[in-house]
Amino acid sequence: MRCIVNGMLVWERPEPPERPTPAPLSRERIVRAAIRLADADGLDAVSLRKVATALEVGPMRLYGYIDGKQELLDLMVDAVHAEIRPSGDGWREVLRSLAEATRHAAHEHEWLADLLGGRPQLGPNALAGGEIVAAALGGVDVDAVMPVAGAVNAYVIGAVRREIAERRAERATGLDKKRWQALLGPYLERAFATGRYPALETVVRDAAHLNADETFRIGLDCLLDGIEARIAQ
Amino acid sequence: MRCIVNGMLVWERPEPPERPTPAPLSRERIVRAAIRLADADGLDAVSLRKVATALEVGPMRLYGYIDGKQELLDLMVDAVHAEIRPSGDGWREVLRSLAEATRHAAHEHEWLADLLGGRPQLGPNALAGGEIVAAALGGVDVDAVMPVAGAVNAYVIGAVRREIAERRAERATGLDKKRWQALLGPYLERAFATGRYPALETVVRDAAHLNADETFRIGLDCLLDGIEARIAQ
DNA sequence: CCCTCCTTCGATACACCGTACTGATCAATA
DNA sequence: TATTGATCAGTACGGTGTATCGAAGGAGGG
Repeated sequence: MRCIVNGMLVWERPEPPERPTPAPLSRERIVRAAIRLADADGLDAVSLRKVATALEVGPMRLYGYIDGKQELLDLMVDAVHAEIRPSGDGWREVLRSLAEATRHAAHEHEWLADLLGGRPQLGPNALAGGEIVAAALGGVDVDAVMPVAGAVNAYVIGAVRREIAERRAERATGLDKKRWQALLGPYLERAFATGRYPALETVVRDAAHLNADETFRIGLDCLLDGIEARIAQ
Repeated sequence: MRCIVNGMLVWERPEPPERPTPAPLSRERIVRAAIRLADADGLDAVSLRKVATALEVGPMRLYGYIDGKQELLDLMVDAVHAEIRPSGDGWREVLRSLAEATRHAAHEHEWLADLLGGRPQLGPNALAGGEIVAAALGGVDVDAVMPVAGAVNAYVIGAVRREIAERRAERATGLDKKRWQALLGPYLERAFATGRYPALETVVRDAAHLNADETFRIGLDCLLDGIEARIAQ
């Protein structure tokens, strides 16, 4: 029974089925693979199966490290939070830096826009960012810190989502900006032709079209101005 | 060939398969059914199949009215926009009303938070809302209208998403607020115990916990204050 | 030292999704 | 009336997240 199995000596007995060297796995490797997929082909391209395949592993292996797809998405977001390190002197600069850094991260990882604000951010990297902000706001009334930081965060979430949504819509039309305007233009033209949106029409026609950077900064400045006025009192 | 098919006289030939009275369909009926599903069980419960089943119709019937699931979602959002009619005297009141109405709509249709800001809103109801805002901002510099309205919109999107996300997280824990704090509390406790978030810790510990209404209003007021200052100049 | 039990793990399988395809049906035309 | 063309909707495909369960490996007792 030790040297003979099924009546075959070792020599004729086939080797065990060549266990394919269980690929070493870790939460970090999984998240990195998922982010790579999302960066390349968008969030829809992130499926547990594709991630597992990229790591040369069966789908269910992942469940040893994460408890479902949602947790993977949470980990992805927190991983990006590691790249968002607000800095600067004084609360205003720190908040502005937080906003710009978040926007920058979303430019590099467009899928972030789909996830921003979708769940409470409690990962270590998000908390670390919160710590920096809280420290920078140390000088102001303790009761004002949360609502103020929350307001900036809210603005950033919405502004980034809008911006990315618009960028994607442009890209979906044709690949250049000309096509987009060539398609949206006529649509709005027809909408305006109904005469139901006169004020909107004059705004769209007569207003200078600001680029995304300026638009983002103007809104942010307004918010920070308002916060400053409130905090100063 | 007229009265005899397959060698069977009418008398023995079965009736045609009792076409189940093709249910009358319309984009509106489809959207209403989808919204009903989403209100009841969240956005994940909205599938073309479930919508079709609710309307007693095959899944592919829907494709005569919409071009895919994304268009259905767009229609759902625009349908809710019909309930968001900003009103009031002066641009500030109109913008505040827009914000509150959007938030209110998201309270009644939580799934709206998942969609807000996800795509450009170009439906007739969204445009109608834009028209009201544009008209209310008629007095101010034309170049300022878009960035200002956009900033408020961005804030609302982010604030609403955050609020709904938090509400859902609470609900997911146990069904009451006690459970949520009982679970989040210890988690933050342990996080704080690492000593890596001292400033955050004092804020969370010492600050008064504002309710969602107040938090939303404070951020909105800050933003509107900042806008007012910028417009006045 | 061998056998058994228990735990751990991951492949299989399920229920469901969005929608491409295609066969059938109906209206209009020759 | 016969034929053609367009229109419609059911079937089926390729994919998803994950529950389930059988097999493999380690630990403990005889």
